[in-house]
Amino acid sequence: MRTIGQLAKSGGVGVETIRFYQRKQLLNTPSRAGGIRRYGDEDLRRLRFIRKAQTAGFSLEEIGELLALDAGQDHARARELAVNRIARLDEQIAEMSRARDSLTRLARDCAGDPAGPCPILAAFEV
Amino acid sequence: MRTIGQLAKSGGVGVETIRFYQRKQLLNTPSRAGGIRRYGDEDLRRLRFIRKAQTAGFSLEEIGELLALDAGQDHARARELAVNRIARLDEQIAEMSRARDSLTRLARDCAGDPAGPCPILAAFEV
DNA sequence: ATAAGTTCCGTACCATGGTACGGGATCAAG
DNA sequence: CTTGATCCCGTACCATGGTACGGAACTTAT
Repeated sequence: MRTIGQLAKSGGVGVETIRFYQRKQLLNTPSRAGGIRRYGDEDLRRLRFIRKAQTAGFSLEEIGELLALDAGQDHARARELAVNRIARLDEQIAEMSRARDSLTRLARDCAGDPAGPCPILAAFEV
Repeated sequence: MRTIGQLAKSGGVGVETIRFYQRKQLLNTPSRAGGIRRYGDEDLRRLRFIRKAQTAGFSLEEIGELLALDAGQDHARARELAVNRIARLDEQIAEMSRARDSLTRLARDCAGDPAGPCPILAAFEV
């Protein structure tokens, strides 16, 4: 059983972030036994899930829905969220790859003649 | 020569966004000849650049620097910004690809037995 | 020349995802 | 049994990237 500080540390976030997630209903707020709330493994699992889901691009609101689904059994809805996010991820990955190419072009062109033009705007031209 | 409304439309943004970029010094604010400001091709180029650079993950502040560099000739700095961003893009792309895999797992597992467990949290487990 | 549609400008407001503050309670060590 | 570290809780504040509002000036079409 952990205190909020230990939970935060294990999850790689600050204490205030935990409280923030509690306010957003993403983490539950255990009852204070005596005076200080204690957190278990499940809380840590949820916290880690939140962080990973964020890197997958889910908003906190969507994460809230995923967590709710995890408790229930609406497979269809869970699949839907996952599939939608995969599609958006694919788009984003493609977009970022294109951006990467433009930037590579920019870096290459700017590496040449140090006195010549370095058309930054042109790097993102159609 | 365009009005702000036409510029906004050509750039695929709202009028208020143009004004916002002007406040942020990303777009210049031409003088009002008579009463209404007119925008030229260069303004449109800059606007489009801003939008593309955003998809490359640059913040508006970084974009401001890029635009300033475009006018000057500090190739080294421009290269540096580009190279840094490429590195961050590569990280982000890798991260999103990993997230994609987790989600694919989630979607697959949830597609099976509609009565069985659908461990959403587990999809992002280490 | 009048009405409708834009523009101008300052200012206020919004969502997202946190971060900080301050005063009191509680806990752990010495 | 005091001292220092945490915890609790409400509330305020922050950055980012916009979006909205409202009244006055200007433009355009009829």
